[in-house]
Amino acid sequence: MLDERKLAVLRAIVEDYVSTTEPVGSKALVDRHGLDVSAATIRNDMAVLEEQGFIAQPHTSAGRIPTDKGYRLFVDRLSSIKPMSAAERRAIEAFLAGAYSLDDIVARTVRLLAQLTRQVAVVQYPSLRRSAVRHIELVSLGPQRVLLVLITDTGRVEQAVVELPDVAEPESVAHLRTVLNACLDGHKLSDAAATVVGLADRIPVPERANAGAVFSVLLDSLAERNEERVVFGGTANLAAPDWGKGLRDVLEALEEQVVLMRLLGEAASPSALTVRIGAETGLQGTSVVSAAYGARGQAMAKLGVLGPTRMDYPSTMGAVRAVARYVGRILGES
Amino acid sequence: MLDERKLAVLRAIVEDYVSTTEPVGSKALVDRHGLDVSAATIRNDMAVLEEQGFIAQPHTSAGRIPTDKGYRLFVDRLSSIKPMSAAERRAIEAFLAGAYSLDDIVARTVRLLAQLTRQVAVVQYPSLRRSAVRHIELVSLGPQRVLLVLITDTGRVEQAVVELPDVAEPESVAHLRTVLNACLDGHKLSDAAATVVGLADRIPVPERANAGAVFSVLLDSLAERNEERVVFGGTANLAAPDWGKGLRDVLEALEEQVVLMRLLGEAASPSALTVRIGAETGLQGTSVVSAAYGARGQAMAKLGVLGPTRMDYPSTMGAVRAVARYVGRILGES
DNA sequence: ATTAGCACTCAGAATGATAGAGTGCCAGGG
DNA sequence: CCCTGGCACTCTATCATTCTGAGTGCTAAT
Repeated sequence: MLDERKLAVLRAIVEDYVSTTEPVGSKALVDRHGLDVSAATIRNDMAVLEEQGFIAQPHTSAGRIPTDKGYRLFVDRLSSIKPMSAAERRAIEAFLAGAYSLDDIVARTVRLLAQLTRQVAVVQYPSLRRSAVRHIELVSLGPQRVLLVLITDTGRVEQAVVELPDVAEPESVAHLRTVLNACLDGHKLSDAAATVVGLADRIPVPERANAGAVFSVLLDSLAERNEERVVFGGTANLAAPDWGKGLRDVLEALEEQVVLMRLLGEAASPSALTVRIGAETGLQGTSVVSAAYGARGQAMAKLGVLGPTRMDYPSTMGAVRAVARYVGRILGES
Repeated sequence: MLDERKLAVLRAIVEDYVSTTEPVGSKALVDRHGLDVSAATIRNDMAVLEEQGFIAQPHTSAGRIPTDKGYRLFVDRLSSIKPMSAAERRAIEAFLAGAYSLDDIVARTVRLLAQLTRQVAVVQYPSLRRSAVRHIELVSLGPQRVLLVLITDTGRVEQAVVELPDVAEPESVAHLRTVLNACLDGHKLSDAAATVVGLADRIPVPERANAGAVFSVLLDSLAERNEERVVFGGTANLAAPDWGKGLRDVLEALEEQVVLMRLLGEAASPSALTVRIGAETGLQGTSVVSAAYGARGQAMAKLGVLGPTRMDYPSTMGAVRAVARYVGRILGES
């Protein structure tokens, strides 16, 4: 159906179109690429490719541009990820190594990705569920209010105010803290639910209601919240006059955590790249290249970039993969 | 020089131009506003206003549009801040009241401001210097590493990893924590510097180096960092086809903390509005309306919105003032 | 299967004519 | 002295028209 040359033609069309932003015609193709056939032959091939839906013509007398389906084929079978140069790798490493907190790591990652790809970068915070509790702190804020602070082994600090059902004496708060730390220290939050069940017995009855409130915040609120935290940057790269009309949609999507999460896609194994093209993202003319990242081979969250459908996929994929790896490594160290 | 009517003409021009985005001519003016004079008279007035630099003509046969100087005069003398309606005030209050942490308050404030004004909202985190220490926590992360957690009376939790010069035993860390809490609890960070000086005496000599490291991070790093934290949102409102070319500049400015800080301007007394117009902001075609906010009459940080020079100043100023007040109030309660 | 040649299509630039919005200025009237 | 009606003038925006060139699809020949 699609012989070797037709694939080469498609590849050439994608590459040319990506670099020039202009529909590419048969003549230009034979000139710029080493195809040893005439323009007419290419035209026949292009007619076939168009019939199959890989390329399209904006209007009758124009060259061809790839369709979403064309990009799909290009990404899946016609291109290979472009590895980062040694210099780039060093730069990535140096840039991330300077981070002093999880917030900082995430912030730097966003900047890095945006700079490297010249596109919008999106980074999800590492999940708390998979990380272990290092310390839990309770601080009285008032008679029926405590501040719950959770410190994990990835260096993350999470906080939440808990409204207590009953008045709590300072001693009972202190006691609760001791119990919590004794039981949860070193455990993963994902296992904590099981641990906590047996915990209630150890709390004196009058304090159980309060303890329950703290537990539920700890498990639901804190752990959940983080999974939904997504940060983005590099929006200045949207100003390139692409998109045009869709720009508003993109900006709106970026501000909706939920949409952003969906864009990053389902979890996958670390460093495995996901590429969603055009309509697949729900945003017209937009593609998303994403990867899972995490320490020690465990996927903890996702990160990626969002750009116009006509982006340089090999380079972008190379950058995303490299950054995902280095972030995972940094996270593993801290 | 500028009689009553000329000022009215300027006001009318600003209002019309803001609502239509189109140069306004003498005819349209007399029609839409209750000016009891003829178009010719208005033309004469406009000629004067133009000569003085308050309005300008895009081209010969077009109407007039306000210049930066014109907007300035309008804001300073020709308009009054439009108060929020009761319904809007209730909405603001309800929206902010649901917040459960400082992060959340700030995030909600940004969304609120962006929605109310349909522009880009910018909010600076409340300064730590002015808030009092409620609790300090030190957690060992390794032999020469501790995690410093600072909890303030505004409910903010700040964290930083401190690299210690010497190896620290768990007991010495615990001791340091006790001393820190005893001395700083209830004190403001801005006074902490003085307090800390006398503190060194109470620390055994072998631990002094470590204590010093913790102090300096506490004072410099934590307190400073926060003052530079600025959050923005509502960028989707940039997609309105204004700006055109300057859009990239605006987006870039938004991603640069430093620039953003400068845009918010110098500190002022709470609820006092600052309006910077056009060139005054350093961003062509862009204006910034900002206000200081803080609990109990103390200015703690600034917030504002950024929009096209031709924005609805009275409404925007009303929204910014209202939000600044309510945020201050919420902050005062927690 | 490939190629050269040719007629055909169509977007975009260039041109020119037109309409209309808005101005500036002047002379007359309160 | 200020206001007003009238009028000539100046542009821009718009539309229709033309022209050009890039690019195609088809066909007949290799």
